[in-house]
Amino acid sequence: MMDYSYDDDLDELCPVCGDKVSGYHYGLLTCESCKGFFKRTVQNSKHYTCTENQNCKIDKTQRKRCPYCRFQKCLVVGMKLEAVRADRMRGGRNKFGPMYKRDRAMKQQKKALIRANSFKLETAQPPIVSPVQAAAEYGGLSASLHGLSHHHHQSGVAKALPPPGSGSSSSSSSSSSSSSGSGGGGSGISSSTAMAPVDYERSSYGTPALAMPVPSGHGPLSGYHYQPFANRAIKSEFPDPYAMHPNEAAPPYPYPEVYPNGGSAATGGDLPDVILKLLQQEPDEAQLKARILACLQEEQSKARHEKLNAFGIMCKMADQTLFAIVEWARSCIFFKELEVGDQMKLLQNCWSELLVFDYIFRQVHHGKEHSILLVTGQEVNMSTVTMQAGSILNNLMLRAHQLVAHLHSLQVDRQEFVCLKFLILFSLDVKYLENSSVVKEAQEKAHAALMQYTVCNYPHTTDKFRQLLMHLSDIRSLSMQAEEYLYHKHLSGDVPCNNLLIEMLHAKRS
DNA sequence: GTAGCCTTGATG
DNA sequence: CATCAAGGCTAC
Repeated sequence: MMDYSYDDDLDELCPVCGDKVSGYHYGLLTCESCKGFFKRTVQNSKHYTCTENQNCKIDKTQRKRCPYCRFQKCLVVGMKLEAVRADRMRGGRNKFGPMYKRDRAMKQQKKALIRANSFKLETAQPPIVSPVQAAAEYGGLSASLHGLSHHHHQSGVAKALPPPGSGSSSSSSSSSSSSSGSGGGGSGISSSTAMAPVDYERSSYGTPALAMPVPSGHGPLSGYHYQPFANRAIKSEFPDPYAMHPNEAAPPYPYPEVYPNGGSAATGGDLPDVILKLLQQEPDEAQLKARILACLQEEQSKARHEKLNAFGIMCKMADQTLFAIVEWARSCIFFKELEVGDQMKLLQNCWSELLVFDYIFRQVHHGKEHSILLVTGQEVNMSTVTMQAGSILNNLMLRAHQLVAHLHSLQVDRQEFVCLKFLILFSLDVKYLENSSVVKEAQEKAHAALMQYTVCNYPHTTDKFRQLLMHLSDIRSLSMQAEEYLYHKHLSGDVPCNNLLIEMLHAKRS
């Protein structure tokens, strides 16, 4: 992943297509062809469409294949629309000049550091962050799975304990972040995060959401402030939506033989065993809400990164949600039978899907088209998001909300939700598991349970089962795109460092 | 439409 | 005057 090779600057690769870099163009180092492509696209306000799933791989040999995805990628990696001149004036300099200079300086510094300090970069970037304390708090996936580190605060013991070496082989190089003992939480990651320049300007219409201004009482982020963490959270946006019961006049189950202990009718709620167990294991929403709020507030009061913008807060929120997801998985039937190594592989495979799914389901229950509901219980206006987000993120949000709409009209209930979540966790895509039979069994059980449940409780929604499963692939594709986005945001230094989010992001790429 | 090479012109 | 990122040109 991170290869900082020899020579000065000439070894850089174009972040869009991997071709040789020819200099700074529209905000960053790119190759000549992507420079030209970006220019043509913006100057002539071209609009492309993707014939696939809007996630085409862009490399030197295939970059011509899908201009839609190529341009998308240009934006994601941070090429600046506003660096294309409206007046077509030639020559001279623009406002990005100083930025290029700083970037060059930082790249030099980074190389020097790496040469001097081959592997130990973690404490090497004092100017912006103090990674020492940050690293001390972050246990990593392995530690979480061992039950060592919980959430950032509490658990003084956990911090001190290096995660046992187990399972680390799965994440190979990336696990440098999870396995470095006392001091090294984020290692290379934190350094790269700390270095990136952040003060780009926003363009007239949607750059990637680089510069979300700090929400501070006034300013454009109306309806989304710091203080409301305290107030708004209390307001229950979740009027116990889960209390509802499935249709009572359910016909007999068509697949009773799936359930060993006396058939499903035996269990009072008419629910398949698996679903019942999953429901019982669902985390307490209110507790979770409170915990994440507390965590974010603590983050604020520490004022460690004075400049945590809205996007940064969202990252922290997602990070904490991820911790909760890991915790949920740990207590999950079948999952707890697995070795930690396998557990890590499963989670590394599906973490983003679970996050996306968590978000989506929350919106389905929220049920308001013009606002979104955060884990913390805050409600954010859609228009606020749209204004702040920039084109890529907006595109993601749009896709997400189409999915929300579908699921809403499908009337997905909590029973189905937990089942789908479980199915995401036990994806059969994961290779090289020690104990793949457990995974297979879990998958089959959940499939059967879900089918049984939908057929029995929604006999009039023909094919609900199949439709639900189909939406899982939407979630997959959405989460892939989101990962891609997040990764590039990470590379440009916009994601707060030292978190589980970043560890996961790296795990799959090694 | 693509991409390599060319020209331009503010900046230091 | 050198630099170098912007736009322009043109063979493919």
